[in-house]
Amino acid sequence: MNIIKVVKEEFANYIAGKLNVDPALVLSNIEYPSKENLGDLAIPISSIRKDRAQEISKELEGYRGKYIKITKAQGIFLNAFIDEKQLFVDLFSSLNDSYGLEKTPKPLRYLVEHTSANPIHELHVGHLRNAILGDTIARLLKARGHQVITRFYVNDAGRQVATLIYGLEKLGFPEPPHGVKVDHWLGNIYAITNVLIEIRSLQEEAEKTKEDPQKYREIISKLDELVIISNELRTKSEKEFDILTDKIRDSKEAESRILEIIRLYENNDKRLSEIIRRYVNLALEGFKESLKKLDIEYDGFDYESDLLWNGYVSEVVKLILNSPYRENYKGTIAINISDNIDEGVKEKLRIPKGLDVPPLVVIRADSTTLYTTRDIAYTIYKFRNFNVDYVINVIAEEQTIPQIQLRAALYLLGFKEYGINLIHYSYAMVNVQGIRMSSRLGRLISLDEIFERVKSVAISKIKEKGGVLENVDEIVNSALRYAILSASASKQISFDINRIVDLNQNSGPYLQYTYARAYNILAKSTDKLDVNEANTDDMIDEKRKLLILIAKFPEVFEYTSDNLSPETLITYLKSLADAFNRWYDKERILQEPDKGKRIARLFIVKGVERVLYNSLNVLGIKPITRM
RNA sequence: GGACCCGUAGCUCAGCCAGGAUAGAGCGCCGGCCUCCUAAGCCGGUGGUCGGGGGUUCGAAUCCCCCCGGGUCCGCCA
Repeated sequence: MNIIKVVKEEFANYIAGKLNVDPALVLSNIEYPSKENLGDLAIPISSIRKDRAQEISKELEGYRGKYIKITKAQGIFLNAFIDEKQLFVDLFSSLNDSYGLEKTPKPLRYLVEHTSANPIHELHVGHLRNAILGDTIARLLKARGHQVITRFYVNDAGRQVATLIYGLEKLGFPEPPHGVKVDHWLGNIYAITNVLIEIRSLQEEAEKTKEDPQKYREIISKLDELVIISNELRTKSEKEFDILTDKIRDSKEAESRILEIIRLYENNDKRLSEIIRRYVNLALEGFKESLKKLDIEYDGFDYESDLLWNGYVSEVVKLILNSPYRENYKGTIAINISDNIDEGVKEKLRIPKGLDVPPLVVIRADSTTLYTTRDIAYTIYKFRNFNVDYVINVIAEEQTIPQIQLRAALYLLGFKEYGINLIHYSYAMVNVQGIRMSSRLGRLISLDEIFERVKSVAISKIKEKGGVLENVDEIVNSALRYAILSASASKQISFDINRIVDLNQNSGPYLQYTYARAYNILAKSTDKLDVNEANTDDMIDEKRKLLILIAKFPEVFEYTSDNLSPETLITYLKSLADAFNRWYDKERILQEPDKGKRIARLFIVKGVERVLYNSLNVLGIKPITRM
């Protein structure tokens, strides 16, 4: 039950009746006062009546109803004070285990695709943000009563995997060594292969430009940089590095073999496909292991290569070739978007008015397809195969234009609904202080490394406090999730490990700690919680504040999940935990001698415990009872 | 050149979409609190021309316009 909504409605109906206006208009203007002593609900009367706002506000003073004990005027505002006794009784007599997780009146089917890292190297901090956001919005939608499917798209048909396979081929397709995580091992081989090919290509170029001293110098300085990087890489995998240095001698040879690998794999060459799948799956196993620590799992993995093999892509190609919107563009086949969608369609597809959408090249001059072509096929597959209403792609903001082109292409190819119902959940970059990350060069901060660093700090903190070590992974998980989720997705965040490691009052562990406090009070209590036995006479100060905060939770949850804005829930939980901890320090609960008062206090604890339990779960954070 | 995101306290961020009361938190810094339900806590202090300028409004951090700064994109890469 969303009780605060009922209270607001009472307030709105009173005002609407008095002023003879639409109650819905009044309701939409109700807000919470900026200062507690002003009241619990407020409405600026001037938002309804421009003239005489102050006088009218004065005239509306003195109302008393079921949930509102008094209304008071304050300038143009009319403030309402909630009857805490009535609120207490009605809130806690209906409080159940799933309190606050209001089900949507309109359940829909969603597919959330997230993370989708290339299976060529370990996950890094950018993937961390993607995975946490994706997992959380899936949890939010599920908790809201929608059907949700999560997928991970495996980009195995592109150049990057082929480069990795090229390197592995030169190494004789080795078995992964013991003692090193397989995705890290593959990441090294990929980086070495890449860097060596680049070095060879630069060396060849240098030979040719010897007569042009300026160009020559430029190339040499680039080469120097790569040599430094390659030395770093050698320290990580000496044996592989030396073999590859010996075997990769010619960039042309590498280039043509990589293209051949791509072609063979696209055509499902039996021998090569088996090999590639085996290594790709090894990388995925590494991903799963990393993400398992964050309690992130997928309903399934979709391979780009499958879309090529099972004809989905060629079907799309056929559609494009027959489309009236196709055009020849610099020797390629493209979809002309800007000439074929008007303002109305742009709005439907959420394309900025002033943006001139570039043509989408779908077939290269050499008649091979591009990533986006396969993405069109994949999107159709997602909608059709899983029979969903909406597809949410959690993808970095750099991909905004390709995502727009994708929606427009679907629309123009006759999949209007798919184009409209494809949502790009965009997030900004993660900067890591002092380090420029490059997966191509093997320079990145891995998710595993971050996890372990936070973990070692958490362990020393637990030891210092004399706490229990059993929940340390859950504590690390909450620290990471909180750090990512407390900032809006659209904001660039600078990832500072030292701040995440500081498990202070603005952190996931703080919320877990508060939960543990509340839980243990309830666990130690022997009282039977009966609303009729609660004495609400001292429902004042922090207790009253907590009561109202608990009552607001359903509204906060609805907003958070309908707007997919986890930061709203985080901000609310922080203020709930703050209020609880202030109260906890000031007043005893279990030691309160008056049974009625004690029971009333226990109800407040119960409310806080439930709200924290349910919201932490929705955020993917484990509510733990001991720290 | 164009499009999008961001700019709020020394640092990291809420608040902006749906305008409303003296702009909030955490960290940092200074000073206190454990014979008492978990001190990852509590109490007090410190700190802001809400990037700048104009406009709309009774009222602007919030809406509109211009400008400045940071980031991203505008590939026959993925």
